[in-house]
Amino acid sequence: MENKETSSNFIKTIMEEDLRSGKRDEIVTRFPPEPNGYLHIGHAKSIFINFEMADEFNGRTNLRFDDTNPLKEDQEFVDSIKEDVKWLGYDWEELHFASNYFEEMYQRAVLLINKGLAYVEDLSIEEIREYRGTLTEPGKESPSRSRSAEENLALFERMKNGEFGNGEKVLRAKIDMSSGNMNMRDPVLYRISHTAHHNTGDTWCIYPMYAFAHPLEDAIEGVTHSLCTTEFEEQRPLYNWVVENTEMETQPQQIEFGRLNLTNTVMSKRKLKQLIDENVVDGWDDPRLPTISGLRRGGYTPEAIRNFISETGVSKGSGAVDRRMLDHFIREDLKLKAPRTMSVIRPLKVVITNYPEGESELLDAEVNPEVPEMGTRQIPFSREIYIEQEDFMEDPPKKYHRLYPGNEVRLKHAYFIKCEDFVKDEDGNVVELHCTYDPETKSGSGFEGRKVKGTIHWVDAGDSKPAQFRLYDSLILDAEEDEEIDEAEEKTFMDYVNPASLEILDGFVESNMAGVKPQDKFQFFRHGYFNVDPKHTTGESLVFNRIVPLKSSFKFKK
RNA sequence: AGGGCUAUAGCCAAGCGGUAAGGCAACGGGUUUUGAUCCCGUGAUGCGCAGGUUCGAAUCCUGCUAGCCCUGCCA
Repeated sequence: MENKETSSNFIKTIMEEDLRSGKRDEIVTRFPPEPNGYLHIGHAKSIFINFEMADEFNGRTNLRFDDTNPLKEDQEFVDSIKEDVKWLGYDWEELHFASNYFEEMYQRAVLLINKGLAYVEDLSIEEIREYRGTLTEPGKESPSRSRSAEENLALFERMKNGEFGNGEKVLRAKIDMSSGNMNMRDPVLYRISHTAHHNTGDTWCIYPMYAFAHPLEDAIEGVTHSLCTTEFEEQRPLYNWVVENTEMETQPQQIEFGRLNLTNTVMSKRKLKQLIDENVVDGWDDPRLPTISGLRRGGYTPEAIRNFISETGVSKGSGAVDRRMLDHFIREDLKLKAPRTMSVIRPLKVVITNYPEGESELLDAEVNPEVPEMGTRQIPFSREIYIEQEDFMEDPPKKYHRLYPGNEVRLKHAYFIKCEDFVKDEDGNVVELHCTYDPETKSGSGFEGRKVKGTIHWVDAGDSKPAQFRLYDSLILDAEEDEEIDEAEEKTFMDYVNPASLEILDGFVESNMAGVKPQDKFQFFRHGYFNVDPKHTTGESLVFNRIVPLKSSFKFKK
């Protein structure tokens, strides 16, 4: 597990070659989130790649907060991000804040001005946009472009000293207004923002833009391979321009990989926020969300997430991975870890008419048949039990291996029972079953007299514990997935939210579940994997989240 | 006068001139006191399309086509 090699990918190939050729003598990466929101599984991919690739070559990885925009950033997010990275199982070598480099960045900007490669812009935001041109037409040069270095220096200093209001001036790189790459049309390097910063307070009123700051941050830290997603691909020439012209000693190399997309969910911050703001979900940690906190609360494990990302690969492609692949990895991880136990989610009372009234017995049950070392537990059995409503049908289809009038099944860990009769209420719903049991068929007795087609789960009616079950399903319906709009009908992703993405039911668990703790994980027999919800579980009430159902090849024929 | 990137099975993905890995899904079959797990088996005469180079091409060349990204004082 620890030293499991990641499979071949293009980034690894580049690193190997860089080491082999002597271009680099170590691998240094960084995970550079902006502390302006919660992490999601897409970030987990970036975390995974940065840490695992460096680890592969005995390199190191820093956690660096890219906090260059005080308007959006907050301490709350630096805390949650650190927590999420640790939870995923990674330890950063060094912890940094881009904001700690503001002075150095300022000096590098001064250097560019002195070299005649940057100038203070007088144009308004609208004018800058106009002058920039379009995708198919070149831009035109600003009048400010010809200012002398001395004048630019003085102006830039006055910007820093707070002599101008927000938006009045900006520092621009002098590159090429006619470039086919929009990023090279004299990109803005510094803007004025009279805003307190979560880390630097009001020390600064000018803040560097990503395109200027990021390459400097990487170079300052000695990052060798600056890994980011493909939408930054076109920034690479600018990234290199900054590193070279600011005369940074180390020259990091930017490499872009394809974002992780998942079917049946949304990943963009805007959409996640909308779902939360409109109370479609329960907050950033709602188990239906692909946020790290949501996955965690929903019972996913770091191991499952890492294995999923690993198996999903690193490439420049931009497709969406089938959500069911994630499901596979959590099942695989929990298979040997989670104790088996029984719960009845939609209870149907069963009276075992030939079982003596007032008596009960304790039955031995293995905790995990695949892991004998996990031991056994004892479960109470008596005359009245609950079974699952869907495990009885008055008029069943072919190959229905459960209870129906006259049919016999095994109660897991207990006896064979045979359905003799059933009771309906005035609405025609089956509300109670009358069955008989065969004492000779006790579980573990080695009884071979006759076979039975099905085994169903149950809990004792008198000696069990009430519990709430939250059954989650895809947040977004199949057809449209993450599509922005269905143009013709003007639909947005909100129109494809699954109305049945959460079903809350009250049932029962084995009485021995009394001591469970938040985040404990179990496999409820024949239902799936569940964890104890950390948000709604109290001393009084037990709430279980369904992490993922068991696979099933059962299909009603009829 | 646009620029950049990507195309290998339903999905993800390896492959780097020597004759198409792997995972998910799906579908068969076996085992099973979970319709689970586990085990076994099934999928491209084919790598977006069309040409070309070569003894040999998913890999190299040319030309198309499709998809994604780029005109924030966001990152």
